[in-house]
Amino acid sequence: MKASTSIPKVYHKLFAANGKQHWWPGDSAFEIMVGAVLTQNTAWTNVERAIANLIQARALSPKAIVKAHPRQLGKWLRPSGYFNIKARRLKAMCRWLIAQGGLRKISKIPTNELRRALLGVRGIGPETADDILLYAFNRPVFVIDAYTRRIFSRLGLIRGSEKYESLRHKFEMALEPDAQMFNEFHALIVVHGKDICKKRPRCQICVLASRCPSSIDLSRR
DNA sequence: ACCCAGGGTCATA
DNA sequence: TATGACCATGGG
Repeated sequence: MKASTSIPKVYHKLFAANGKQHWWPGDSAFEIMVGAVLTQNTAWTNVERAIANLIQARALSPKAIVKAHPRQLGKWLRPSGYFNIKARRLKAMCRWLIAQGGLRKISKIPTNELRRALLGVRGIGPETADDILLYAFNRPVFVIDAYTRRIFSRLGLIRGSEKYESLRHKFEMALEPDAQMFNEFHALIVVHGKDICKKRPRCQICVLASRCPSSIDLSRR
């Protein structure tokens, strides 16, 4: 299929169709960081419950999470799935955060250096690191997720099997480095991505409609 | 009863 | 370098 669109055009179309998304849900940078770990391969509704448990237990702070017993932390995280692994990941992230001198200090670290530091924390991979950079620290970093691959490979703009860094570079080169815009774009991609079925290359219904029925048509203009 | 969700790590070839 | 198993709950 021929690409009759482009990365910036997709953004403008998604924004025109869906408007502002008001992301990331979370009242503080730290809550956003916690959410970024908890939402790994997990529906956000489940993450909200886990975060609500932490808040109710007054445990939504680096110190409280570091001090919590793994069993207790796992109990609070249970609704978000993978609770044993995520308990360890949150502890690792909080230990790192405290060792760095807290959010105030961390927020002054240059983006590339901060990215490398985040990737050094056990349980923080490329996407989680970029979620944190973009949504918690307002850095102009483009987040690549499964929906990004799905949507843009269907549009013929990427293959979809590229490595994470390769795709991130491609998107960042195609756009102005505007954190607010990257924020909206990724949010729109996730919201729109939910309307697109996962079946490859296309399910029968999508073939007949020449696109996924419940999604807007991003392929033309 | 399946499939999927706002991934990452580790072992294996 | 590139797949596959594993982690685990909750909604459709």
